[in-house]
Amino acid sequence: MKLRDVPSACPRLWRSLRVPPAELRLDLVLSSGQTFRWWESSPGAWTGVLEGRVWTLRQERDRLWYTVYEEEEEDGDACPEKDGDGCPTGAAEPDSAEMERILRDYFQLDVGLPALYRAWGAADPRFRKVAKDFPGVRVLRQDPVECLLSFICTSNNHISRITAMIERLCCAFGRRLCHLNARPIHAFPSLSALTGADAEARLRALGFGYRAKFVSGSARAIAEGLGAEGLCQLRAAPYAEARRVLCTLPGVGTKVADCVCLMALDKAEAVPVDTHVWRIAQQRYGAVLGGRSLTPRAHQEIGDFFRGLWGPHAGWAQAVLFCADLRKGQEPRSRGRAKGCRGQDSHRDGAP
DNA sequence: ACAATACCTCGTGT
DNA sequence: AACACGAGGTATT
Repeated sequence: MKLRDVPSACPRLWRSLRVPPAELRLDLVLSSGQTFRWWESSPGAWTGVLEGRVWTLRQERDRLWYTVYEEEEEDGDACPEKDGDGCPTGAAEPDSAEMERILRDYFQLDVGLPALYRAWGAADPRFRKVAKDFPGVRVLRQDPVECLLSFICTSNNHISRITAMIERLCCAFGRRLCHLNARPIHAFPSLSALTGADAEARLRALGFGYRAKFVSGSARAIAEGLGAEGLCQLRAAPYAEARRVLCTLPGVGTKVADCVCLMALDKAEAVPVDTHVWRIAQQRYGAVLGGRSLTPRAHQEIGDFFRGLWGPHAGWAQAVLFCADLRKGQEPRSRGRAKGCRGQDSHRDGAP
């Protein structure tokens, strides 16, 4: 199948919904390390997998455009009829009401961002200053299993490598959904795909290092315990309870648990504290918290500090600052965060 | 409770 | 060219 870049080429295959820019900045949200499965397939177009389907998204002024690719047959080289414009026909067009529901849920569009920005800015001048250049940064509502297993991979790691690892994970263990410009696109693996006896060894072969045991171990623990549904039901549990349960899983500590709570389990108050946030808390906010290292107590105190500052959506506010910091570190070539911080400049184009 | 260390790999930087 | 360093942490002393 061919990648779709712009609605004008095949208007019939695209739909849109009204989303003001202040509510969403697609590029910032999809490239800021919340999720590792979207790539900029061509300038302004973002392609990825959501709810078992392959999508391309594009934002233009007040509209979010989307198109969903049809699933391919197993072996047939999927060559549907073409109409006069060379656009595929025949394939059932996706139910746009359902597609729109999925997008609204994923981007949590019912949460009004401008009002939150105003409140955070009123409480925190530093936020106001930084956020001015980064509107539209929101927290995604991700699949809990994908979010959990993905963030287990983030420990002692950097984004470019995490992205590559997740890609290999999906390629090796995930169901193939279709080809886009000859490139196979895979779903995120199901729990059961990762519970085989050889899963750990295979993950190691894929370069997961010591995380191989954590990923396979947590997949197994969930499969044999809560189940994917049980994990999802933690959305209805209190933050502390969800966090406690997550921390029992191998490879899941306070940081990863908070990431999952925030990005998959509806805990808007969860503030994932990493070395990065810790540094910001100390330098920028002059907070005197914890000791000289990131102990569990320090995690708690720093989280409480930001919750006290920003309120019940503290995790969302932190996502804005994190995103801003990530971008700031990329633009000036001169100094600052010089290391491997070019983050997700994964220019994975369509065809080789 | 806190501090120190090992843990896999793979970019970078000397 | 070989080698050290450390990166969105976690588990174990």
